[in-house]
Amino acid sequence: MHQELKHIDLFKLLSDDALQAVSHYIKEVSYPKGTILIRADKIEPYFYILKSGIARAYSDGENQQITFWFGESGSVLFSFNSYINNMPGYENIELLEGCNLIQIRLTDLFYLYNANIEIANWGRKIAEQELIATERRLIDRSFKGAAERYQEFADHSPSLLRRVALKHIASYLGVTQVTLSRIRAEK
Amino acid sequence: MHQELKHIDLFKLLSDDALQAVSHYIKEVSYPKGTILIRADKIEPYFYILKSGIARAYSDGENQQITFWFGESGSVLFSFNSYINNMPGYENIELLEGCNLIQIRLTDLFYLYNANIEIANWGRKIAEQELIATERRLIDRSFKGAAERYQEFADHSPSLLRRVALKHIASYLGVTQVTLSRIRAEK
DNA sequence: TTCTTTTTTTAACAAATGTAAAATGTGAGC
DNA sequence: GCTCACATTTTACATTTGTTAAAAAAAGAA
Repeated sequence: MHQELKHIDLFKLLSDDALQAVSHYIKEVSYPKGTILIRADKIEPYFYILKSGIARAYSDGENQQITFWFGESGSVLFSFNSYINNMPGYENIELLEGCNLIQIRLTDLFYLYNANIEIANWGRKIAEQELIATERRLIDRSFKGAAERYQEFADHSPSLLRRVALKHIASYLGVTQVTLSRIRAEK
Repeated sequence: MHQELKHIDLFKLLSDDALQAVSHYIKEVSYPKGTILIRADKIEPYFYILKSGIARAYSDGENQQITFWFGESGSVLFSFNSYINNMPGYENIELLEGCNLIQIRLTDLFYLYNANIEIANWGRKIAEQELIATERRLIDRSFKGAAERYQEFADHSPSLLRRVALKHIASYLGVTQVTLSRIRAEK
């Protein structure tokens, strides 16, 4: 198990010692396409790292569902509010393909954060990378038109474009599916 | 200095010992209204905590400036890309009022992260809180109309509404100043 | 295949927001 | 008070995007 973890980018940031410490607490799991891994109305006890497959996070509104995040191999999956505030969250996470995942219990992760300074800083960096990516997307919503956001998504994530339903990509880009269709038809 | 830090919310998360360790590396500084504290095109060597006054972070586009963040007393100010990737960033931070700030050199902060596990976890929590707030704003852009976003801003941050120019608030909410004027005129 | 369901596209119209320019308001300093 | 610079609002019009409904296309299941 320990050796296998080294193939995952996220774990390459950790030394052998830290990786050894983490490896005692993790478990590998697989779930089929369509599984709702994280539910918005629950305190979710697990943190996951995606080994293979893709997933999306979405929030439910009155008459729509907004996809605001996609995960690919190497991404971390967790309920923000469970993880950060120990409260039910606002996001659901659905597996869009059959996935292999590394699972770790949040209580164990927090134990590791408080026991091993290298792991604490590793957790810090994970949050920081997500933060910078999220802030960039927020800024792009103001600077760039929908057509440009689509083009960049297509250029930057061709694999997601192929594998994910366009309706999910539309809401990820902040437009309706009709608008996305129009954008795609233009070029 | 050590005693005084306890009055800042962020530092209440730290034990006396950790606070003592931090206090060796910090300095208090004041700058007048209009100061550009962080510049997008530079690697900025400092991390700040705002004691009093307000600030905004913005990015420059071809023919517009997007304000994407406001800081009030207790907020942390830093260049994301300097802090996280040691590269020039995309954001400028301007002081909108005269401000008192706690200043810490990034190299010292990183030293503390690697020397004191409590401080490492404190840094982790700072990033996580920013992340959850930023992601919520991104989701709100899809779920809520501009009028509703304005109303919530007004309800949640009446102090900013009073003190910040509306043109900055408009771009923070993701609309033009004309649209914001229309929204304000309606009610 | 054939049938059924879901996804994607297209169309017509409505609503929201953007752009540009002018008018008005506000505050600092003389 | 007056003037200047800047912020905000208003107006008219253009453009984008949303909404609804239906058709076409694609994907799954029997």
